Amino acid sequence: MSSDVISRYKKAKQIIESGKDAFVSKYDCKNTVREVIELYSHLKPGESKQESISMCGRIIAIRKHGKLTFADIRDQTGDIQLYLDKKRIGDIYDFFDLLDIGDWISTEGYPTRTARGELSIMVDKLALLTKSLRPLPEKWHGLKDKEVRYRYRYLDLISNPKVKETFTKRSKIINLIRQFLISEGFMEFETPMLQSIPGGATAKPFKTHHDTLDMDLFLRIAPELYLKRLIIGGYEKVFELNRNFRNEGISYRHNPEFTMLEVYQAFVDYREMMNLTQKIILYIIDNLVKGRKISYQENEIDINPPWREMTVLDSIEKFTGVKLSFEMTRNKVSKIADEIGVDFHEKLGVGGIINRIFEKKVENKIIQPTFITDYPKEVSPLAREHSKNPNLTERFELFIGGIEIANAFSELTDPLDQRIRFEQQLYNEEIETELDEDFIRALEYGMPPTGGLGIGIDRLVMIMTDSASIRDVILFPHMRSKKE
RNA sequence: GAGCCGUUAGCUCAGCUAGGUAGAGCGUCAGACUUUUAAUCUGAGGGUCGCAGGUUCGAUCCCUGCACGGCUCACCA
Repeated sequence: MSSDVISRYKKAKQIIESGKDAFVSKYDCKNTVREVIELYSHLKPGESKQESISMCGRIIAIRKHGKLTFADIRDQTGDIQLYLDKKRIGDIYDFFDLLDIGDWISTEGYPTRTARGELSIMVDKLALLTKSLRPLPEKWHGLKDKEVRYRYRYLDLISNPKVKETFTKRSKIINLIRQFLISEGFMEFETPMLQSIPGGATAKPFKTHHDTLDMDLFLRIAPELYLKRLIIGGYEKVFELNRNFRNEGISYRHNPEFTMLEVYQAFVDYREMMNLTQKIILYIIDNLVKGRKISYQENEIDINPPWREMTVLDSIEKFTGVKLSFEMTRNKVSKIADEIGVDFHEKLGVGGIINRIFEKKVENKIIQPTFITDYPKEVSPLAREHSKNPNLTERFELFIGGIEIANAFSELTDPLDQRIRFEQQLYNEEIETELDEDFIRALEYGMPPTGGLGIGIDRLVMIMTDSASIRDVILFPHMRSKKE
C-alpha cells in the first residue's frame, strides 16, 4: 500500500474515533455550485453578501496558508473556492487537516469575492460526507494512461474535463434523438436482445444458452426483423435505440457492443428516410452546439444542408478514377479490383466486389456529409430492388468524416423475393445460422411499403465530439481482465 | 489473428545510446505562512523499474517467452 493510502486510512480512523462519520448516509444540499456562481456573479472584489449557502462537493484542491486555507470543491455543475479562516471556525479549521483532495464534503457559509476577484464561500460549517482513501490522479497533467483511463473511467471523468464533456454530449444526443422521434409520432419499442436466429445483418453473433428452455440463443446483431414484425402488426412509425452485439474485431470504429438506432416507417421509401436522417442530425446539432460547422480530427465538416448525394459507382470513379458498371463481367471487375489492390472473397459476385472496392478505396475519404446510393443487391439482402435497375437496391448510406453513420433502404416486402435473398445470403456468407422462417411467415401476412433506417449512435457521437476512437465515446470499453 | 510501439514512485515523465540495483515535477508526510488559485519556502518519506526465464561477476538497460495496453492492418453489408 502506498504512503498516500496509508495516511488517508489513518485520517479516516482518526475521524471515526473522534465520533464523526466518515461515510455518512445523506445530506440535504440546498445549492449547486452553478446556482451560487450565477446568483453572486455581481459581487465585486472584497464584497460579501450575508446569505447562507449550503453546498456539497468533492475537494479538488487545497491551498493552505497557515491560519487561512483555500480549497476548491466540485459538484456536477462546476467548481467553487472555499475560504476557511481559522479565527472564524477554530475547530472546523483543525478538522480540515484530516481532509484530503477527493473527499466529499458539505459546507455552509456566505458568498464573498476575494481581493483577487475569486467568488468564494466564507465557510461557517463544514462536514465530511465521504472519505476518499485513494489519491486522485495529479491535477496538472491529469490522467493520460489510456489503459487506466478506460479501465477506471471514473478517474478519467474526474481528471479530464473534456472526457466528461464528451459523455455529457452523448447523453444529450441520445435524449435529443428520442425527443425528436417521439415528437414526430414515432413510438419506441424494445425487441428481443436474445434471439434464436440472429438476423437483420451479417455478423458473427455471441452465443449463449438458456437453461430452462434448454436452447441456444444469440445476442442480437440487429433488431431489424423484429421491428418489421411491429410494422406488420400495425404500428406505422417505430424505433428502437439500444445495444447490438457483434462478435468481431475491435477497431477505432468497431466495438463488440454498440448502440444503434433503427427506425421504420410505413408507406414511405428510402428517399423519405434520407429526409428523416437529415432532420434527426440537424435536430441534434442545432440543440447541441452553436452553428452547423464542426471540426472532426483534421477536418472541418459542414453539416448545413443540402448534403451531397452520389452513387456507389460515381464515388468510386471520383476517388479512384476507375469507371465500373454492374453490367461488367465478373472477370473484368475482379481484374480491376486486382489492379487497384483490393482483395476480395472468391464467392463475391460483381456487386460484392464493387461494394468491396467502395469500402476499401472510397469510404474513409468521404469527409463532408454525403449520401451514397445505388448499392448492389448482392450486399443488401433486406432491401427492395431498385425500380430502375435490378442489380441495385433502393438504399443509401450516410458518410461523415470518413465513417459510415447511417444505412437505410426501402424495405423488401415481398416474402418470395425475401426467401430467395436469404438463401443466397446463407450460401454466400458461410455464417452458421438458419433461414428465419418465422420472419418469412410474418411477411406473408403482408408488410406495408416501409422505409427503414439505422444510425450508428457511437459513430455519430464520435463525429459530434471530435473523438478519434469509438472507445472514447463508450464509457466502459471491454478490456482483458487484469490480475492485481 | 499479424506487425510496430509501450509498461520505471499515487499521477506525469526522465534515465537505458556504451550493463555497475534509480531521478525530477506534482501529490504524500513534518514544519513556516491571513488573499491563494499549478500558492510559496524548508526538510523527509516513497520503487519487486509489468511478470518469468536466459546471458553476465553484476540486468531497469542485452536476449527469449508471457501478460496487459496503444497504434496500424486483417476481420467487419
